[in-house]
Amino acid sequence: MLTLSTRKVQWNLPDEKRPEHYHHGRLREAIMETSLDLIAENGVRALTLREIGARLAVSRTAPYRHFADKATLLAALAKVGFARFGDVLEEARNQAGTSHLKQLEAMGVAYVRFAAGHRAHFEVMFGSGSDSLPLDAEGSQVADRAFGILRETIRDGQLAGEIVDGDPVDIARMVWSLVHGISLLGFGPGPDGVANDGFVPFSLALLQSGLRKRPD
Amino acid sequence: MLTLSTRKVQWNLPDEKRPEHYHHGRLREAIMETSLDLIAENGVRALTLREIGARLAVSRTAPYRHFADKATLLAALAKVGFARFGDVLEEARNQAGTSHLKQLEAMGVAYVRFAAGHRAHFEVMFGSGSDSLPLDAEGSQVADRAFGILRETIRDGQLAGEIVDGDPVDIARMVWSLVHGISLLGFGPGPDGVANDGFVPFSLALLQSGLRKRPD
DNA sequence: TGTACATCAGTGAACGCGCGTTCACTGATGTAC
DNA sequence: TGTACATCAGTGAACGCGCGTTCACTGATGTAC
Repeated sequence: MLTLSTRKVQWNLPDEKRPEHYHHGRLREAIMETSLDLIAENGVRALTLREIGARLAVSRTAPYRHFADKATLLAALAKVGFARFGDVLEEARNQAGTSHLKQLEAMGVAYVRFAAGHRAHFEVMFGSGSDSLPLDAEGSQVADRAFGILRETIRDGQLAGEIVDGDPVDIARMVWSLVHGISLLGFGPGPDGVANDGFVPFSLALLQSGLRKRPD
Repeated sequence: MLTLSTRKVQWNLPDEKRPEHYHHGRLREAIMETSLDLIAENGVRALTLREIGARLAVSRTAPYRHFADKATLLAALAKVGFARFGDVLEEARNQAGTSHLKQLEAMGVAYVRFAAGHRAHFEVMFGSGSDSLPLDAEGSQVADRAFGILRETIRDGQLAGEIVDGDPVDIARMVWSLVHGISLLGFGPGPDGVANDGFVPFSLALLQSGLRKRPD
């Protein structure tokens, strides 16, 4: 037996085999997925509990079984977003080899890709400007992780003599600002990850070598 | 006589001397000012025609004498914002001397200062993320002007041998992204223009010299 | 294994709220004579 | 200069709408014995 419980549960069945009964079985997850779809389509402000219910063919008030209110749902979405975001940045760095500048570049590309490929998460995480919800303590801790990865990479690069001196926090903020701006202004790759995919590497290469022309 | 018209008009009196009559006299301007106040306080989404009327001690529907609807009001605000924004960037460049890199730096500082000091305009212009209204033809023309100033400065800097080679549009997009990101993430100066005022110059100096450490 | 009961996920009607917008109106101002 | 009229800025009651949320409920599932 694979099940540890003696209950006649159904939710260890694969998703597609779960009967569509009165009890949905994974409504919480379905609500979060549908929320992301709706946000990606029309922005956070267009997210309504009613539409979620309609898409899931479930009553409008069903979400209240799983989330205290709409703000709680949004906070849950942001939390998942930051966790994935941190994973993506970390993985990009880990796969970029030993050069810290290359690691920085890989993280920058990953940042913009994440923004393009997970628009909904990105919007909930960073708000649309001043719409951003104040993160709760747990949420901002996850956000700090992502920033910390960047800062550590810069500090390591300085110790290795690859990156210029200066407060790693300030440098991290600057790099963060650059990729954040690219993401929001839409200069990076589209959602498909194809169009304009070269702009981010171009920008980061330029950032490494500097704008000032040197005699060569 | 100073007046060119024979009408017994009142609106060539200074603002503070205009009687508060049934006819407001400058309601259109007052609506725009109050709108900016409200947006600065609580964001674009919190702007309501009702609150505008309340603040101006005027009926809720009075704005309809001056703007077809709420979207028209927002478009008017964005247009004024872009015009001022262009002025600010242009003036910053003109006062920065002959070095194109210095001009770039001055424009970057002006950009972030504008974002901090005219939060409401900035929010209406660039939207809060995906909230941004699609600019009408006239509006995007004004927006292009601001970007054009930046692009021209870069091209001139390249011709003068001060700035590295590369497509001026791409370089302009990169610089724009950086200052835009700083503005949105709030790393720049506060509304008072004091706190953290050094971060933008730091970032732009770093951008000029590059992240890569060179043997000196 | 069967049955009574407890638990809890999902229902659907209804609520109050704030919003943008409409419409017929009123009152102030400008104009024709 | 005075008077009748036209214009138009501002009024306020009312509309319809979509929203988040409540509440008493019903039906499916799990558990105790």
